[in-house]
Amino acid sequence: MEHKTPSTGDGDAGEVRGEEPAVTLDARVGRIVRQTLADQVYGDLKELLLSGRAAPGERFTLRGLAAAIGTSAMPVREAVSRLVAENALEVLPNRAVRVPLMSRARFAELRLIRTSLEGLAAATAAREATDDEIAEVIRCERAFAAERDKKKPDGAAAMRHNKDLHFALYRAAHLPTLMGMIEGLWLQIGPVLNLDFRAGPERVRQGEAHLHHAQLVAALKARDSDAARDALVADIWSAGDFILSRDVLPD
Amino acid sequence: MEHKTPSTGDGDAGEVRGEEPAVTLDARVGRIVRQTLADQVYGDLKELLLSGRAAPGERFTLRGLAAAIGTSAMPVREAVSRLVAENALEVLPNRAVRVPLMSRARFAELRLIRTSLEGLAAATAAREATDDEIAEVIRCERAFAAERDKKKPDGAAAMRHNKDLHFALYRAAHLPTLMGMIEGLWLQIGPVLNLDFRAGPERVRQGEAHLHHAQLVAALKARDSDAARDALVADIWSAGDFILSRDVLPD
DNA sequence: ATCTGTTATCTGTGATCACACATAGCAGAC
DNA sequence: GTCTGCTATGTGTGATCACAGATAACAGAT
Repeated sequence: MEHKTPSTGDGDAGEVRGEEPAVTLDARVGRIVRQTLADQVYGDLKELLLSGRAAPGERFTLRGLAAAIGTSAMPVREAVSRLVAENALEVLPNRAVRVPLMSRARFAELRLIRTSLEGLAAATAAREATDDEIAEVIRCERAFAAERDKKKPDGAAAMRHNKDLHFALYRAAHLPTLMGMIEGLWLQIGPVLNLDFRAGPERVRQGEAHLHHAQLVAALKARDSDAARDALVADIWSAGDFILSRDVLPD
Repeated sequence: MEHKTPSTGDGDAGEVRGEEPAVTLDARVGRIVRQTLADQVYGDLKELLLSGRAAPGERFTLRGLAAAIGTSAMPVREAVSRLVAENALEVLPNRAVRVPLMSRARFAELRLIRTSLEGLAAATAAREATDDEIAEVIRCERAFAAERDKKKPDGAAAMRHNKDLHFALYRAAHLPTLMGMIEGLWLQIGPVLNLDFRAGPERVRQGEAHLHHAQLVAALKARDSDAARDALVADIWSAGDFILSRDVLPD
Protein backbone atom coordinates (compact mmCIF):
# COMPACT_ATOMS: atom_id res chain seq x y z
CA MET A 1 0.00 0.00 0.00
CA GLU A 2 1.36 3.40 -0.98
CA HIS A 3 1.92 6.20 1.48
CA LYS A 4 -1.37 8.01 1.86
CA THR A 5 -1.60 11.70 2.49
CA PRO A 6 -3.38 12.22 5.82
CA SER A 7 -6.62 13.60 4.44
CA THR A 8 -6.43 17.31 5.20
CA GLY A 9 -10.12 18.05 4.78
CA ASP A 10 -12.24 17.75 1.68
CA GLY A 11 -11.09 20.92 0.00
CA ASP A 12 -14.44 22.69 0.13
CA ALA A 13 -13.54 24.50 3.34
CA GLY A 14 -12.78 27.84 1.72
CA GLU A 15 -16.06 28.39 -0.10
CA VAL A 16 -16.23 32.04 -1.17
CA ARG A 17 -19.51 33.84 -0.70
CA GLY A 18 -18.72 36.68 -3.03
CA GLU A 19 -20.81 39.60 -1.81
CA GLU A 20 -18.33 40.34 0.99
CA PRO A 21 -16.65 43.75 1.03
CA ALA A 22 -13.11 43.39 -0.26
CA VAL A 23 -11.20 44.14 2.93
CA THR A 24 -9.27 40.91 3.48
CA LEU A 25 -9.72 37.36 2.41
CA ASP A 26 -8.81 36.13 5.87
CA ALA A 27 -12.26 36.58 7.36
CA ARG A 28 -13.97 34.65 4.59
CA VAL A 29 -12.26 31.26 4.81
CA GLY A 30 -13.48 28.67 7.24
CA ARG A 31 -11.10 27.27 9.79
CA ILE A 32 -9.67 24.01 8.54
CA VAL A 33 -10.58 20.88 10.47
CA ARG A 34 -7.70 18.56 11.25
CA GLN A 35 -8.68 14.93 11.22
CA THR A 36 -6.00 12.37 11.72
CA LEU A 37 -6.64 8.82 10.71
CA ALA A 38 -6.55 7.81 14.35
CA ASP A 39 -9.30 10.34 15.04
CA GLN A 40 -11.42 8.86 12.29
CA VAL A 41 -10.94 5.32 13.53
CA TYR A 42 -11.69 6.51 17.05
CA GLY A 43 -14.91 8.07 15.85
CA ASP A 44 -15.89 4.96 13.94
CA LEU A 45 -15.31 2.68 16.90
CA LYS A 46 -17.16 5.08 19.16
CA GLU A 47 -20.12 5.05 16.82
CA LEU A 48 -19.91 1.27 16.69
CA LEU A 49 -20.15 1.03 20.46
CA LEU A 50 -22.78 3.72 20.93
CA SER A 51 -25.06 2.25 18.30
CA GLY A 52 -24.72 -1.20 19.82
CA ARG A 53 -23.32 -2.86 16.73
CA ALA A 54 -20.62 -4.41 18.90
CA ALA A 55 -21.70 -6.94 21.50
CA PRO A 56 -20.15 -7.19 24.98
CA GLY A 57 -17.39 -9.78 25.01
CA GLU A 58 -16.74 -9.46 21.28
CA ARG A 59 -13.06 -9.67 20.36
CA PHE A 60 -11.11 -7.29 18.18
CA THR A 61 -7.80 -7.67 16.47
CA LEU A 62 -5.77 -4.65 15.52
CA ARG A 63 -4.65 -6.03 12.19
CA GLY A 64 -8.13 -7.21 11.35
CA LEU A 65 -9.66 -3.83 12.04
CA ALA A 66 -6.89 -2.11 10.15
CA ALA A 67 -7.50 -4.29 7.12
CA ALA A 68 -11.25 -3.70 7.31
CA ILE A 69 -10.81 0.07 7.50
CA GLY A 70 -8.04 0.11 4.94
CA THR A 71 -5.19 1.57 6.97
CA SER A 72 -2.18 0.18 8.75
CA ALA A 73 -2.45 -1.05 12.30
CA MET A 74 -1.00 2.14 13.72
CA PRO A 75 -4.04 4.45 13.77
CA VAL A 76 -6.12 1.58 15.12
CA ARG A 77 -3.67 1.11 17.95
CA GLU A 78 -3.97 4.71 18.99
CA ALA A 79 -7.75 4.74 18.75
CA VAL A 80 -8.03 1.53 20.73
CA SER A 81 -5.67 2.72 23.43
CA ARG A 82 -7.78 5.84 23.85
CA LEU A 83 -10.92 3.77 24.18
CA VAL A 84 -9.20 1.48 26.65
CA ALA A 85 -8.27 4.53 28.69
CA GLU A 86 -11.95 5.42 29.02
CA ASN A 87 -13.02 1.84 29.75
CA ALA A 88 -14.93 1.57 26.51
CA LEU A 89 -12.69 -1.33 25.51
CA GLU A 90 -10.41 -3.52 27.58
CA VAL A 91 -7.28 -5.56 27.06
CA LEU A 92 -7.26 -8.96 28.67
CA PRO A 93 -4.16 -10.19 30.53
CA ASN A 94 -3.57 -12.35 27.44
CA ARG A 95 -3.26 -9.10 25.53
CA ALA A 96 -6.47 -9.73 23.62
CA VAL A 97 -8.64 -6.66 23.16
CA ARG A 98 -12.42 -6.85 23.43
CA VAL A 99 -15.51 -4.86 24.33
CA PRO A 100 -15.93 -5.30 28.09
CA LEU A 101 -18.47 -7.64 29.60
CA MET A 102 -21.11 -5.95 31.69
CA SER A 103 -21.71 -7.56 35.06
CA ARG A 104 -24.76 -6.67 37.11
CA ALA A 105 -22.51 -4.94 39.64
CA ARG A 106 -20.81 -2.84 36.98
CA PHE A 107 -24.12 -1.93 35.43
CA ALA A 108 -25.49 -0.88 38.81
CA GLU A 109 -22.41 1.22 39.48
CA LEU A 110 -22.63 2.93 36.13
CA ARG A 111 -26.28 3.68 36.74
CA LEU A 112 -25.42 5.24 40.08
CA ILE A 113 -22.71 7.40 38.55
CA ARG A 114 -25.02 8.37 35.72
CA THR A 115 -27.72 9.63 38.08
CA SER A 116 -25.14 11.77 39.79
CA LEU A 117 -23.53 13.24 36.69
CA GLU A 118 -26.47 13.43 34.34
CA GLY A 119 -28.64 14.70 37.16
CA LEU A 120 -26.16 17.49 37.68
CA ALA A 121 -26.20 18.27 33.98
CA ALA A 122 -30.00 18.35 33.89
CA ALA A 123 -30.21 20.64 36.89
CA THR A 124 -27.64 22.98 35.42
CA ALA A 125 -29.32 22.95 32.03
CA ALA A 126 -32.61 24.01 33.61
CA ARG A 127 -30.79 27.07 34.89
CA GLU A 128 -28.41 27.84 32.04
CA ALA A 129 -30.02 26.70 28.79
CA THR A 130 -31.01 29.25 26.18
CA ASP A 131 -34.58 29.19 24.91
CA ASP A 132 -33.33 27.77 21.63
CA GLU A 133 -31.66 24.89 23.40
CA ILE A 134 -34.82 24.10 25.33
CA ALA A 135 -36.72 24.15 22.06
CA GLU A 136 -34.23 21.67 20.66
CA VAL A 137 -34.80 19.33 23.58
CA ILE A 138 -38.53 19.57 23.03
CA ARG A 139 -38.06 18.80 19.35
CA CYS A 140 -36.18 15.62 20.25
CA GLU A 141 -38.84 14.68 22.75
CA ARG A 142 -41.51 15.02 20.04
CA ALA A 143 -39.52 12.83 17.68
CA PHE A 144 -39.20 10.18 20.35
CA ALA A 145 -42.93 10.32 21.12
CA ALA A 146 -43.79 10.18 17.43
CA GLU A 147 -41.74 7.04 16.99
CA ARG A 148 -43.44 5.48 19.98
CA ASP A 149 -46.92 6.22 18.61
CA LYS A 150 -46.23 4.64 15.25
CA LYS A 151 -48.07 1.49 14.31
CA LYS A 152 -44.78 -0.34 13.88
CA PRO A 153 -42.24 1.53 16.00
CA ASP A 154 -38.59 1.09 15.17
CA GLY A 155 -36.63 0.29 18.32
CA ALA A 156 -33.33 1.51 16.95
CA ALA A 157 -34.83 4.82 15.83
CA ALA A 158 -36.49 5.35 19.21
CA MET A 159 -33.17 4.62 20.83
CA ARG A 160 -31.47 7.20 18.66
CA HIS A 161 -34.05 9.85 19.42
CA ASN A 162 -33.72 9.09 23.10
CA LYS A 163 -29.99 9.60 22.85
CA ASP A 164 -30.43 12.85 20.94
CA LEU A 165 -32.81 14.10 23.58
CA HIS A 166 -30.44 13.37 26.43
CA PHE A 167 -27.44 14.90 24.74
CA ALA A 168 -29.32 18.01 23.65
CA LEU A 169 -30.12 18.45 27.31
CA TYR A 170 -26.57 17.91 28.53
CA ARG A 171 -25.14 20.20 25.89
CA ALA A 172 -27.45 22.91 27.19
CA ALA A 173 -25.71 22.80 30.58
CA HIS A 174 -22.68 24.47 28.94
CA LEU A 175 -20.25 22.32 30.89
CA PRO A 176 -17.92 20.78 28.32
CA THR A 177 -15.93 18.56 30.67
CA LEU A 178 -19.07 17.16 32.24
CA MET A 179 -20.41 16.57 28.76
CA GLY A 180 -17.32 14.57 27.86
CA MET A 181 -17.55 12.44 30.96
CA ILE A 182 -21.19 11.65 30.26
CA GLU A 183 -20.27 10.65 26.73
CA GLY A 184 -17.74 8.28 28.24
CA LEU A 185 -20.42 6.71 30.38
CA TRP A 186 -22.73 6.20 27.43
CA LEU A 187 -19.88 4.63 25.57
CA GLN A 188 -19.68 2.04 28.30
CA ILE A 189 -23.36 1.26 28.61
CA GLY A 190 -24.04 1.58 24.89
CA PRO A 191 -23.37 -2.03 24.00
CA VAL A 192 -25.80 -3.47 26.54
CA LEU A 193 -28.44 -0.79 26.08
CA ASN A 194 -28.77 -1.37 22.38
CA LEU A 195 -28.34 -5.09 22.64
CA ASP A 196 -31.35 -4.98 24.87
CA PHE A 197 -33.43 -2.64 22.79
CA ARG A 198 -32.83 -4.88 19.85
CA ALA A 199 -34.21 -7.95 21.56
CA GLY A 200 -37.15 -7.35 23.84
CA PRO A 201 -40.73 -6.09 23.87
CA GLU A 202 -39.85 -2.71 25.29
CA ARG A 203 -43.28 -1.13 25.01
CA VAL A 204 -43.89 -0.76 28.73
CA ARG A 205 -40.52 0.87 29.24
CA GLN A 206 -41.05 3.32 26.44
CA GLY A 207 -44.29 4.44 28.05
CA GLU A 208 -42.52 5.13 31.30
CA ALA A 209 -39.69 6.88 29.53
CA HIS A 210 -42.15 9.17 27.87
CA LEU A 211 -43.66 10.12 31.23
CA HIS A 212 -40.27 11.13 32.58
CA HIS A 213 -39.41 12.99 29.42
CA ALA A 214 -42.61 15.00 29.75
CA GLN A 215 -41.77 15.86 33.34
CA LEU A 216 -38.31 16.89 32.22
CA VAL A 217 -39.62 19.20 29.52
CA ALA A 218 -42.05 20.78 31.97
CA ALA A 219 -39.23 21.36 34.45
CA LEU A 220 -37.07 22.97 31.77
CA LYS A 221 -39.85 25.33 30.75
CA ALA A 222 -40.34 26.29 34.39
CA ARG A 223 -36.56 26.63 34.88
CA ASP A 224 -36.95 24.32 37.87
CA SER A 225 -33.59 22.66 38.27
CA ASP A 226 -34.55 20.31 41.11
CA ALA A 227 -37.52 18.99 39.15
CA ALA A 228 -35.35 18.54 36.08
CA ARG A 229 -32.84 16.52 38.07
CA ASP A 230 -35.58 14.39 39.61
CA ALA A 231 -37.19 13.65 36.25
CA LEU A 232 -33.90 12.65 34.72
CA VAL A 233 -32.82 10.51 37.65
CA ALA A 234 -36.18 8.72 37.54
CA ASP A 235 -35.71 8.12 33.82
CA ILE A 236 -32.26 6.61 34.26
CA TRP A 237 -33.32 4.58 37.24
CA SER A 238 -36.39 3.04 35.64
CA ALA A 239 -34.55 2.27 32.43
CA GLY A 240 -31.94 0.50 34.54
CA ASP A 241 -34.59 -1.45 36.39
CA PHE A 242 -35.95 -2.61 33.06
CA ILE A 243 -32.57 -3.93 31.97
CA LEU A 244 -31.82 -5.54 35.30
CA SER A 245 -35.23 -7.21 35.44
CA ARG A 246 -34.57 -9.08 32.24
CA ASP A 247 -31.83 -11.52 33.02
CA VAL A 248 -29.32 -10.80 30.30
CA LEU A 249 -26.44 -9.61 32.50
CA PRO A 250 -23.91 -12.14 33.83
CA ASP A 251 -22.89 -12.41 37.55
CA MET B 1 19.98 0.97 20.45
CA GLU B 2 19.49 -2.79 20.61
CA HIS B 3 16.09 -4.39 20.73
CA LYS B 4 15.05 -4.48 24.37
CA THR B 5 13.03 -7.31 25.84
CA PRO B 6 9.78 -5.86 27.17
CA SER B 7 10.58 -6.20 30.88
CA THR B 8 8.43 -9.11 31.99
CA GLY B 9 8.60 -8.35 35.70
CA ASP B 10 11.66 -8.26 37.94
CA GLY B 11 12.04 -11.98 38.33
CA ASP B 12 11.34 -12.07 42.06
CA ALA B 13 7.67 -12.85 41.51
CA GLY B 14 7.96 -16.54 42.28
CA GLU B 15 9.54 -16.30 45.72
CA VAL B 16 9.31 -19.70 47.44
CA ARG B 17 8.28 -19.73 51.06
CA GLY B 18 9.53 -23.26 51.80
CA GLU B 19 7.40 -24.55 54.65
CA GLU B 20 4.45 -25.23 52.30
CA PRO B 21 3.14 -28.81 52.05
CA ALA B 22 4.41 -30.36 48.83
CA VAL B 23 1.11 -30.71 46.98
CA THR B 24 1.62 -28.54 43.90
CA LEU B 25 3.84 -25.64 43.10
CA ASP B 26 0.97 -23.84 41.38
CA ALA B 27 -0.47 -22.34 44.53
CA ARG B 28 2.81 -20.94 45.69
CA VAL B 29 3.79 -18.67 42.82
CA GLY B 30 2.50 -15.15 42.62
CA ARG B 31 0.60 -14.03 39.56
CA ILE B 32 2.94 -12.27 37.18
CA VAL B 33 2.33 -8.60 36.58
CA ARG B 34 2.39 -7.53 32.98
CA GLN B 35 3.81 -4.07 32.53
CA THR B 36 4.27 -2.78 29.03
CA LEU B 37 6.60 0.11 28.46
CA ALA B 38 3.63 2.24 27.51
CA ASP B 39 2.08 1.44 30.89
CA GLN B 40 5.24 2.52 32.67
CA VAL B 41 5.46 5.78 30.76
CA TYR B 42 1.77 6.34 31.42
CA GLY B 43 2.35 5.83 35.12
CA ASP B 44 5.34 8.16 35.13
CA LEU B 45 3.48 10.94 33.37
CA LYS B 46 0.51 10.45 35.67
CA GLU B 47 2.77 10.80 38.69
CA LEU B 48 4.33 13.85 37.12
CA LEU B 49 0.95 15.52 36.74
CA LEU B 50 -0.44 14.44 40.11
CA SER B 51 2.59 15.62 42.00
CA GLY B 52 2.52 18.95 40.23
CA ARG B 53 5.98 18.68 38.73
CA ALA B 54 4.51 19.74 35.38
CA ALA B 55 3.11 23.24 35.11
CA PRO B 56 -0.05 24.13 33.14
CA GLY B 57 0.87 25.25 29.65
CA GLU B 58 4.16 23.36 29.65
CA ARG B 59 4.99 21.74 26.32
CA PHE B 60 6.05 18.19 25.69
CA THR B 61 7.70 16.59 22.74
CA LEU B 62 7.37 12.89 22.08
CA ARG B 63 10.94 12.40 21.01
CA GLY B 64 12.27 14.46 23.87
CA LEU B 65 10.35 12.45 26.43
CA ALA B 66 11.35 9.21 24.75
CA ALA B 67 15.01 10.18 24.91
CA ALA B 68 14.69 11.22 28.55
CA ILE B 69 13.06 7.94 29.52
CA GLY B 70 15.31 5.89 27.32
CA THR B 71 12.80 4.27 24.97
CA SER B 72 11.64 4.90 21.46
CA ALA B 73 8.85 7.36 20.77
CA MET B 74 6.29 4.61 20.42
CA PRO B 75 5.42 3.88 24.07
CA VAL B 76 5.34 7.61 24.74
CA ARG B 77 2.86 8.10 21.94
CA GLU B 78 0.51 5.55 23.40
CA ALA B 79 0.80 6.91 26.93
CA VAL B 80 0.23 10.46 25.75
CA SER B 81 -2.77 9.53 23.64
CA ARG B 82 -4.31 7.86 26.69
CA LEU B 83 -3.75 10.96 28.78
CA VAL B 84 -5.19 13.11 26.03
CA ALA B 85 -8.27 10.91 26.03
CA GLU B 86 -8.83 11.72 29.69
CA ASN B 87 -8.10 15.43 29.27
CA ALA B 88 -4.96 15.22 31.36
CA LEU B 89 -2.98 16.45 28.37
CA GLU B 90 -4.09 18.15 25.19
CA VAL B 91 -2.89 18.46 21.62
CA LEU B 92 -3.07 21.91 20.13
CA PRO B 93 -4.39 22.40 16.60
CA ASN B 94 -0.75 22.87 15.65
CA ARG B 95 -0.21 19.31 16.85
CA ALA B 96 1.87 20.40 19.81
CA VAL B 97 1.16 18.50 23.01
CA ARG B 98 1.07 20.23 26.38
CA VAL B 99 -0.46 20.10 29.83
CA PRO B 100 -3.74 22.02 29.55
CA LEU B 101 -4.18 25.53 30.83
CA MET B 102 -6.69 25.89 33.63
CA SER B 103 -9.15 28.72 33.18
CA ARG B 104 -11.31 29.89 36.04
CA ALA B 105 -14.35 28.48 34.26
CA ARG B 106 -12.76 25.09 33.81
CA PHE B 107 -11.61 25.03 37.40
CA ALA B 108 -15.09 25.90 38.60
CA GLU B 109 -16.60 23.19 36.43
CA LEU B 110 -14.16 20.59 37.70
CA ARG B 111 -14.94 21.58 41.27
CA LEU B 112 -18.64 21.15 40.60
CA ILE B 113 -18.13 17.71 39.09
CA ARG B 114 -15.84 16.74 41.94
CA THR B 115 -18.43 17.59 44.58
CA SER B 116 -20.90 15.40 42.75
CA LEU B 117 -18.64 12.40 42.21
CA GLU B 118 -16.48 12.52 45.30
CA GLY B 119 -19.52 13.32 47.40
CA LEU B 120 -21.14 10.18 46.04
CA ALA B 121 -18.03 8.18 46.86
CA ALA B 122 -17.89 9.54 50.41
CA ALA B 123 -21.54 8.80 51.04
CA THR B 124 -21.15 5.28 49.70
CA ALA B 125 -17.98 4.71 51.68
CA ALA B 126 -19.76 5.66 54.90
CA ARG B 127 -22.17 2.83 54.18
CA GLU B 128 -19.89 0.23 52.62
CA ALA B 129 -16.43 0.61 54.12
CA THR B 130 -14.98 -2.11 56.30
CA ASP B 131 -13.70 -1.15 59.73
CA ASP B 132 -10.16 -1.63 58.49
CA GLU B 133 -10.71 0.81 55.67
CA ILE B 134 -12.11 3.41 58.04
CA ALA B 135 -9.07 2.90 60.24
CA GLU B 136 -6.87 3.52 57.23
CA VAL B 137 -8.66 6.80 56.51
CA ILE B 138 -8.14 7.84 60.12
CA ARG B 139 -4.46 6.95 59.87
CA CYS B 140 -4.12 9.25 56.85
CA GLU B 141 -5.98 11.99 58.64
CA ARG B 142 -3.56 11.73 61.57
CA ALA B 143 -0.58 11.96 59.25
CA PHE B 144 -2.02 15.06 57.63
CA ALA B 145 -2.69 16.67 61.02
CA ALA B 146 0.78 15.77 62.25
CA GLU B 147 2.35 17.46 59.27
CA ARG B 148 0.24 20.54 59.88
CA ASP B 149 1.33 20.76 63.53
CA LYS B 150 5.01 20.61 62.76
CA LYS B 151 7.12 23.65 63.41
CA LYS B 152 8.13 23.78 59.78
CA PRO B 153 5.38 21.99 57.84
CA ASP B 154 6.26 20.65 54.42
CA GLY B 155 3.60 21.71 51.92
CA ALA B 156 4.32 18.89 49.50
CA ALA B 157 4.11 16.26 52.23
CA ALA B 158 0.84 17.68 53.52
CA MET B 159 -0.47 17.62 49.98
CA ARG B 160 0.50 13.98 49.65
CA HIS B 161 -1.17 13.01 52.89
CA ASN B 162 -4.26 14.88 51.84
CA LYS B 163 -4.33 12.91 48.61
CA ASP B 164 -3.82 9.62 50.45
CA LEU B 165 -6.68 10.46 52.77
CA HIS B 166 -9.07 11.20 49.94
CA PHE B 167 -8.18 8.12 47.96
CA ALA B 168 -8.33 5.83 50.97
CA LEU B 169 -11.87 7.10 51.39
CA TYR B 170 -12.85 6.64 47.76
CA ARG B 171 -11.34 3.19 47.61
CA ALA B 172 -13.53 2.26 50.57
CA ALA B 173 -16.65 2.91 48.49
CA HIS B 174 -15.86 -0.26 46.52
CA LEU B 175 -16.90 1.34 43.24
CA PRO B 176 -13.97 0.80 40.86
CA THR B 177 -15.34 2.76 37.92
CA LEU B 178 -16.17 5.74 40.09
CA MET B 179 -12.70 5.48 41.57
CA GLY B 180 -11.17 5.65 38.10
CA MET B 181 -13.21 8.69 37.15
CA ILE B 182 -12.15 10.51 40.30
CA GLU B 183 -8.53 9.70 39.54
CA GLY B 184 -9.08 11.29 36.16
CA LEU B 185 -10.39 14.44 37.78
CA TRP B 186 -7.41 14.69 40.12
CA LEU B 187 -5.16 14.24 37.16
CA GLN B 188 -6.70 17.35 35.66
CA ILE B 189 -6.58 19.54 38.75
CA GLY B 190 -3.26 18.17 39.97
CA PRO B 191 -1.05 20.64 38.13
CA VAL B 192 -2.77 23.73 39.50
CA LEU B 193 -3.31 22.34 42.99
CA ASN B 194 0.32 21.62 43.57
CA LEU B 195 1.52 24.66 41.77
CA ASP B 196 -0.50 26.58 44.27
CA PHE B 197 0.53 24.65 47.34
CA ARG B 198 4.10 25.22 46.36
CA ALA B 199 3.76 28.97 46.25
CA GLY B 200 1.51 30.44 48.92
CA PRO B 201 1.09 30.76 52.67
CA GLU B 202 -1.53 28.03 52.90
CA ARG B 203 -1.84 27.91 56.67
CA VAL B 204 -5.39 29.22 56.88
CA ARG B 205 -6.59 26.73 54.32
CA GLN B 206 -4.95 23.83 56.09
CA GLY B 207 -6.80 24.73 59.26
CA GLU B 208 -10.10 24.64 57.45
CA ALA B 209 -9.19 21.41 55.70
CA HIS B 210 -8.50 19.81 59.03
CA LEU B 211 -11.91 20.80 60.32
CA HIS B 212 -13.63 19.15 57.38
CA HIS B 213 -11.48 16.08 57.70
CA ALA B 214 -12.47 15.74 61.33
CA GLN B 215 -16.13 16.00 60.40
CA LEU B 216 -15.58 13.39 57.73
CA VAL B 217 -13.97 10.94 60.13
CA ALA B 218 -16.76 11.43 62.64
CA ALA B 219 -19.33 10.77 59.93
CA LEU B 220 -17.55 7.60 58.87
CA LYS B 221 -17.47 6.29 62.43
CA ALA B 222 -21.17 7.01 62.77
CA ARG B 223 -21.84 5.45 59.35
CA ASP B 224 -23.70 8.64 58.47
CA SER B 225 -23.50 8.89 54.70
CA ASP B 226 -25.18 12.29 54.38
CA ALA B 227 -22.81 13.84 56.89
CA ALA B 228 -19.85 12.26 55.13
CA ARG B 229 -20.96 13.73 51.82
CA ASP B 230 -21.50 17.15 53.36
CA ALA B 231 -18.08 17.19 55.01
CA LEU B 232 -16.36 16.20 51.81
CA VAL B 233 -18.25 18.67 49.65
CA ALA B 234 -17.39 21.43 52.12
CA ASP B 235 -13.74 20.40 51.96
CA ILE B 236 -13.64 20.51 48.17
CA TRP B 237 -15.57 23.74 48.03
CA SER B 238 -13.43 25.65 50.48
CA ALA B 239 -10.21 24.41 48.93
CA GLY B 240 -11.55 25.66 45.61
CA ASP B 241 -12.43 29.03 47.10
CA PHE B 242 -8.89 29.33 48.36
CA ILE B 243 -7.46 28.73 44.91
CA LEU B 244 -9.93 31.02 43.20
CA SER B 245 -9.33 33.82 45.70
CA ARG B 246 -5.66 33.98 44.83
CA ASP B 247 -5.53 35.27 41.31
CA VAL B 248 -3.36 32.68 39.63
CA LEU B 249 -5.88 31.38 37.12
CA PRO B 250 -6.20 33.00 33.67
CA ASP B 251 -9.51 34.17 32.13
C1' DA C 1 13.60 49.39 10.79
C1' DT C 2 9.64 46.57 9.30
C1' DC C 3 7.66 43.36 6.55
C1' DT C 4 7.53 39.38 3.32
C1' DG C 5 8.96 35.13 1.18
C1' DT C 6 12.19 31.41 1.61
C1' DT C 7 14.73 27.79 3.85
C1' DA C 8 16.13 24.64 7.63
C1' DT C 9 14.94 22.05 11.36
C1' DC C 10 11.82 19.71 14.20
C1' DT C 11 7.46 17.34 15.47
C1' DG C 12 3.53 14.42 15.06
C1' DT C 13 1.54 10.82 12.07
C1' DG C 14 1.52 6.63 9.53
C1' DA C 15 3.81 2.45 7.53
C1' DT C 16 6.64 -1.37 8.08
C1' DC C 17 9.54 -4.60 10.24
C1' DA C 18 11.12 -7.52 14.29
C1' DC C 19 10.21 -10.03 18.37
C1' DA C 20 8.01 -12.24 22.58
C1' DC C 21 4.10 -14.36 24.06
C1' DA C 22 -0.32 -16.84 23.60
C1' DT C 23 -3.25 -20.04 21.56
C1' DA C 24 -4.49 -23.97 18.77
C1' DG C 25 -3.42 -28.04 16.38
C1' DC C 26 -1.07 -32.29 16.23
C1' DA C 27 1.88 -36.20 17.24
C1' DG C 28 3.48 -39.46 20.57
C1' DA C 29 3.47 -41.90 25.17
C1' DC C 30 1.00 -44.03 28.77
C1' DG D 1 -9.06 -42.30 25.31
C1' DT D 2 -6.38 -38.89 27.93
C1' DC D 3 -2.58 -36.35 28.78
C1' DT D 4 1.90 -34.22 27.70
C1' DG D 5 5.11 -31.80 24.87
C1' DC D 6 6.16 -29.64 20.53
C1' DT D 7 5.19 -26.79 16.49
C1' DA D 8 2.84 -23.31 13.68
C1' DT D 9 0.34 -19.41 13.44
C1' DG D 10 -1.33 -15.09 14.93
C1' DT D 11 -1.32 -11.22 18.25
C1' DG D 12 0.14 -7.07 20.69
C1' DT D 13 4.31 -4.36 21.52
C1' DG D 14 8.33 -1.73 20.35
C1' DA D 15 11.79 0.13 17.00
C1' DT D 16 12.73 2.44 12.89
C1' DC D 17 11.95 4.83 8.76
C1' DA D 18 9.36 8.17 5.71
C1' DC D 19 6.65 12.16 5.07
C1' DA D 20 3.63 16.41 5.69
C1' DG D 21 3.10 20.35 8.14
C1' DA D 22 4.59 23.81 11.56
C1' DT D 23 7.79 26.90 13.61
C1' DA D 24 11.67 29.75 13.58
C1' DA D 25 15.66 31.75 11.62
C1' DC D 26 17.16 34.45 7.91
C1' DA D 27 17.74 37.10 3.62
C1' DG D 28 16.05 40.55 0.68
C1' DA D 29 13.04 44.33 -0.55
C1' DT D 30 10.58 48.39 0.59
